[in-house]
Amino acid sequence: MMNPQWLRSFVVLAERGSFTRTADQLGLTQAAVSQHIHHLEAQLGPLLIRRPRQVELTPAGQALLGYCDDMEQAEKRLNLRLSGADDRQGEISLITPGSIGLSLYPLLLDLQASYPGLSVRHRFAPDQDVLEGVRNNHFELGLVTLKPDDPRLVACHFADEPLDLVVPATATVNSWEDLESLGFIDHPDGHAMASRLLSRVFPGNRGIRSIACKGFVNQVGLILEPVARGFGFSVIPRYAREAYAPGEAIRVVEMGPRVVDALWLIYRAEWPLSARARFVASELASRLTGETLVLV
Amino acid sequence: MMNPQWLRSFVVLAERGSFTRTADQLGLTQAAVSQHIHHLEAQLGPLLIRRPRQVELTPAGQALLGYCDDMEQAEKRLNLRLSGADDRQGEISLITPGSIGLSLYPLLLDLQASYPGLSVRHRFAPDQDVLEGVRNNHFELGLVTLKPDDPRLVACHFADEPLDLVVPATATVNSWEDLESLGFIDHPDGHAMASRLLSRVFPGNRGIRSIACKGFVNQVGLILEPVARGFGFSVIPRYAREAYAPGEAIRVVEMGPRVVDALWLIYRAEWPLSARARFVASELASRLTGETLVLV
DNA sequence: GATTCATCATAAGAAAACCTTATCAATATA
DNA sequence: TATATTGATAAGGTTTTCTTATGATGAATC
Repeated sequence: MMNPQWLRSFVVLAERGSFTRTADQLGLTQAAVSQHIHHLEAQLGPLLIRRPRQVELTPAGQALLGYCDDMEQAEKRLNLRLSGADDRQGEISLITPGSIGLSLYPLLLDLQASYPGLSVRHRFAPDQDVLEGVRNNHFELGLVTLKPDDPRLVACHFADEPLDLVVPATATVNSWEDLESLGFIDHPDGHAMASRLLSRVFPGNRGIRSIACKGFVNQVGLILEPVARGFGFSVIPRYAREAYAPGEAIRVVEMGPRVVDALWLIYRAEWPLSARARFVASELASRLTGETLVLV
Repeated sequence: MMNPQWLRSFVVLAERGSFTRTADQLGLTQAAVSQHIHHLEAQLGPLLIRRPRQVELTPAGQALLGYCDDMEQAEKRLNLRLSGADDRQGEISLITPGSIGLSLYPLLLDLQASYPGLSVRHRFAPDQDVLEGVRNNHFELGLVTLKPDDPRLVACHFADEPLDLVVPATATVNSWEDLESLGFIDHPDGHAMASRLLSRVFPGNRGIRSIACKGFVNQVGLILEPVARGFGFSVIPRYAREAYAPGEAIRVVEMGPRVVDALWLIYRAEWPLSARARFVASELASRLTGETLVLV
């Protein structure tokens, strides 16, 4: 087992050619340097020829010098990885619900165009899978709509996600009965969102389950097409609507109190968030909401 | 400065997931392993999360594991280089006089064809340059015609190089005067070789300098052409002649005592000759002379 | 809920490793 | 020949690493 101090002595000795000068440079005594080389030669055979003017490396000495260089390079790579000094390079792993994920998608593409060293692994999943993915260390960053109470996770307020009731442009909606006549266009988060918004707009209503389901699409970006064609209404996040609105054939119903979903950015609490993840999370928040993200 | 024993404990711990099992495997106590990890974390920050069933690596822990793998690979490369286990791979550096160099050239090409991992750096030079080249560690192997008396060099008898007096096929040579009538075709080692052979065949002759020089070629392989054309005679090593004899237009004069130059293989005495150099030197000797090379 | 077991952290002391000081041998220089 | 320089080596002081013993915590079992 080669002691790092021995190797350091060897490298400086190879460079300066004298035990005495090596000892001076390292702040040790000549005897210590002599012992270091003795230990190395005991393990590896003759490493240098002692000459009156300067030591000369044997081929084995040259091989060891090459090894020391390999070690130095490996250590530099390690330090770079640990320091996160370069926060615009490396992999970003992110897992989000589909609604906000769609809104972030073009922003992530813009970031990648600006910083080619970044590589983004982004997955759409419901809240539960987001929690698991971050907890199991498969993704460094996650977004959820409910703040988790888990000591292993940090949760920072990322953005507010207002919900919109969208109906066909030609529809008139003033009562619960109007919605029943239209019918509901569902999506994976459809029921949850509709329940939250409609219980505020129409208190005491019969529930979203009493409205006929006129369609289901598992991609939030495609849900506005059936609405525009008059097949029914839906409830989706405003960011999703703004990102993919087809144009004039839909309308947003502004009735009753505002309903806003808070979005929480989560990551593992037991170790520091990487510098690149910090950078990207901040950029996304500020490009989405214009506000500054406050990380723990 | 990271102690190699700390890193070893870390690698085994990452693999087995438990301090106690790691200690068992390494033949240490659990307390020692705990201290090793403590030292590493003091320098690098949290490397693992202690769980009741198994430790979990942080990203920093994973980075360190990558570094340990780099170290292991570097060490393997070093050991391979030091052991010379693979003696059919790597560079062969050889410096020889032109005459024997030409004989060896096709043999070296054959070896390279058989062992593509070998790379041959071969230079032709007079004896004095051969000695310098080996002594200065620019070439690992050298061939000389005079055994050196230098404690830094090992000299092994490599081969005997008989000298041939070659004349045009139509020439009649029985006396010194016949040689004077022909004239001498010279080459870089021409005078030395001619002196040695002719002082034996014609004792008391007037010396090679009394014979008109009819030509000079600094490549031994080309010297037989002017001889074949009848321009003069020359003295060259038999191996060179055999390697490049053009055919019927020259003749070897067999007169008087045999003159044989001994060839010495030299290399540096202060460290072991590399395994590949041993292998190649043995192959060359046996392919050239049919005899087994005896290395010190 | 109480008890037992397994596991890791930590304190203290023993053992090992590393360093310094002092001396000697070899070589080069004046 | 005398002196200076340099590296090796012995002996002892200092630091690091290891072991032994103990305590804290969490999980499993009764």
